[in-house]
Amino acid sequence: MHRSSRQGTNLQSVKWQNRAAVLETLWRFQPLSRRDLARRTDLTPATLTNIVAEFLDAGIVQETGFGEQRTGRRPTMLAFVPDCYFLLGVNLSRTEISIGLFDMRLNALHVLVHPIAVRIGDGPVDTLLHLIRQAVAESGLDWERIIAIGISAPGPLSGQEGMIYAPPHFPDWSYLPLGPLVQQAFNVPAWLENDANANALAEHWLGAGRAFNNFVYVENHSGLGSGIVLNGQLFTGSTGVAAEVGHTSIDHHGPRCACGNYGCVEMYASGPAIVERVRQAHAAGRRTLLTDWLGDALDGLTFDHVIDASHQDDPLSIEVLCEACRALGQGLVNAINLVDPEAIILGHKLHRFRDDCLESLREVIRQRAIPQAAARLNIVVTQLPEPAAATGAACRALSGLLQDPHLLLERTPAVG
Amino acid sequence: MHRSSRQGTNLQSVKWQNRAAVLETLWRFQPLSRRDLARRTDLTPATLTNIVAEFLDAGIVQETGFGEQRTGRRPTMLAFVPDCYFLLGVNLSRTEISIGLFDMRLNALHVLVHPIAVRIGDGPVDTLLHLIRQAVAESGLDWERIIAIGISAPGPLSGQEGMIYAPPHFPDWSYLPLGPLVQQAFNVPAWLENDANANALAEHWLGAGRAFNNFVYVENHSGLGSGIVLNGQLFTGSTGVAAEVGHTSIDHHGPRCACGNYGCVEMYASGPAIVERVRQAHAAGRRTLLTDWLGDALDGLTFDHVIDASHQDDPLSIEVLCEACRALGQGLVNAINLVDPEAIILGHKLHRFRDDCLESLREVIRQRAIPQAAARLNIVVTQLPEPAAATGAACRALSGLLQDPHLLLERTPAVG
DNA sequence: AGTTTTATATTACTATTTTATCAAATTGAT
DNA sequence: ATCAATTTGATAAAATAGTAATATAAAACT
Repeated sequence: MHRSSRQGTNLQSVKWQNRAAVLETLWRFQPLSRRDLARRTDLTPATLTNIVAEFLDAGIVQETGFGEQRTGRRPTMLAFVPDCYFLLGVNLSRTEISIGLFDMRLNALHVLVHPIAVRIGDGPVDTLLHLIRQAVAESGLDWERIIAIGISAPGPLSGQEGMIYAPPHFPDWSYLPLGPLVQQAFNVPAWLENDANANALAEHWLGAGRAFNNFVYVENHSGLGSGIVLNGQLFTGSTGVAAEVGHTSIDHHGPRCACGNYGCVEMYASGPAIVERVRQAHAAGRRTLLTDWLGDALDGLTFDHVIDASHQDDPLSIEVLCEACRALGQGLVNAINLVDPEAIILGHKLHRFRDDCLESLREVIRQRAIPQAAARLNIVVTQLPEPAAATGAACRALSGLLQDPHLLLERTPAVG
Repeated sequence: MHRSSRQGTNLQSVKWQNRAAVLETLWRFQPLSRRDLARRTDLTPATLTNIVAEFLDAGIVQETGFGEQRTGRRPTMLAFVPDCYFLLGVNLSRTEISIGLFDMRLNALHVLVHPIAVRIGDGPVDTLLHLIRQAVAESGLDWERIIAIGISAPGPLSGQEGMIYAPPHFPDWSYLPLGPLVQQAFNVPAWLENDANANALAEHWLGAGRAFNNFVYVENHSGLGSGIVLNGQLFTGSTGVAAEVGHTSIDHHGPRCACGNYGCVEMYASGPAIVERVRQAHAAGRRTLLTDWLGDALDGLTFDHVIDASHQDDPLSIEVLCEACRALGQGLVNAINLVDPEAIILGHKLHRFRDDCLESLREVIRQRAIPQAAARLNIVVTQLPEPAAATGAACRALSGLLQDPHLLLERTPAVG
């Protein structure tokens, strides 16, 4: 009601906050003993005996044996029961729909990939629901055991409303309340999230961000996406569009971007921008290995070709990618000076860049970011397992679950 | 110990969190009834009866009469006892030390201003302690009733350690643990904060930010300072230097800034930058009203002169200030696309800008920020009462107090 | 075998919020 | 005037969740 006032804490919220804290800690650092959990959450051992007993009763946590101990009684280690429930991760990309079934540890059990252009049934939602049903059927899992669904898609969208707004090039996905639609269709809680945000979250849970609670994630996949994690939580801003590093400007007199801004990082560092730079240089007479592969017209040149060529020591490709990295680095410098994160995580496709290209990104940050912020900054590369996109989506579902542990503990059977 | 793990909530923290929430809510929205407070904090009326009784007992809150009510029993309104305790706000600027004594509603009772260059005693700390003592003596207040001290200073500094690092041009203030020194000297809790951050907080408590929990504050006073408030809290980042809008770049090929970055907003929009632009234009033959005031050499031209001239419709001054506003606007666009705030608050000296200059800032934001973020964005001007700088510092002290209410409720008498 | 150390379980307890109920105060209709 | 309705605020018993103290278990070391 009064959003601007500060909320108090009642006993119920204490209970659920503590269960959420314990679950999250266990997930991220398992196996842990009760004692470990008590230390990490700042709760007492007695409280942890109680809370853990609830989790054991609910069958979501198990004792996995004994830990090492220099002296004294050996701790009983605890871990999630990986297959107590299963998570569905759905990623909508510009080219395909990927659906993954995951256990509670985010291990992929089954993956289904379908071209986004190929429709099944009446509309995009029908297609999606059909594919989800198909994926679950193929996996052989009982719907009863699927506890949450995460959906990631390129923006713009509203995670809170679960609504896709107006994705470029996909008019029939416009203004669809995808979250509620999926949730109602399967009677399973569902969350919709920006794809880069979902991946940022995945880095936090099981990738390069495990050690950090405050970081900026960027990926250069289809467009330049990014996400910010603050205090271990996705930071989405007041209207849900925060963290658009790709649409910060590094040159206010630069070319106009589709977003309305001028000189966006995306204009210099995204895949299409990189391809365009190579084409321009080639048209201006620069020689490149890429002509050996694609002919003199560079037919069908892609971002991947440029990355591949750079690994074959093609000077033009290396030069263009380094320049893109410097542009991205400059965008990150601005983000660092505003957000002062513990780490920068470089996501998909950046992980395939040559080291010397990434080094020029690091160099820009070292030289240009505020020294106090740059000094302790970690710049690391993604460590997400495949299928990365669906994992990110499933991770959003996991995050939703662990933040609302009654979804796990006080579960009423679902209806497929 | 394990900073990366999520903290649990114990019952003690519930108690103090709730008291903090109630105090903060009451401070910001007083007068409120117990019922109002219950609604706003999401606690039960019974709990509020109890908590308010504690505050009444401690003498920090009082009943101020009855509120209006359509029907039913009239609510008893509650408010802070303004003079139950007093706060000290100390601002160190590049030119002077201002010390203000404030009541709990941040009304200024007494203000003392002293040139920073004039020393009293051995060193800068001696001078400061002497001036604080003097200010309190002049105010006639008993040291016993001074409950907290806030100190604001230009960065770089560490609020957590209460340490000033290396302020440009003030070598003898370097690496002074000013917070602890002042706290020990007077046995009163003291907090050190970046001046722009303190002012951002003040806007949140009693200025243009009262209605917002997420905003970016910028001021163009001595340098281009800024602060970010997220979820009603000052956001300081992982090393404490977050929110440096002035040191984000709008042109990666721009001139080098002292901070190491290139093309910082500060290089285009700060007072010195504006003065320099006017000088350059004048040297290039542009006519300006300023020569009427300062002679043809523009001796002693200041930022204030330029602002004054703009109000006298001097075309050059207007042009330069508008250009500065566009540069600042571009920096804010980047901040908006990263942070997605509810509001931008324009602080000191910007409040003296001509409307058409600020309008060009607004225009840049409207045209360039991500539409979804820009649509609901409020761009407002500071509403801090004078003495603004000392008020900001006092506000930091107030914020520290209300976040740790046992400083108010379980107070042991101080020793001057 | 006995001591020390560490982990976990148990029990009784404490602090705080909460539920339920009641009293007080006001409006307005009858 | 009286009564019903409405809202605020007070009170006391109840519920809840975490906690301190203590006991027990299990291992290492001497």
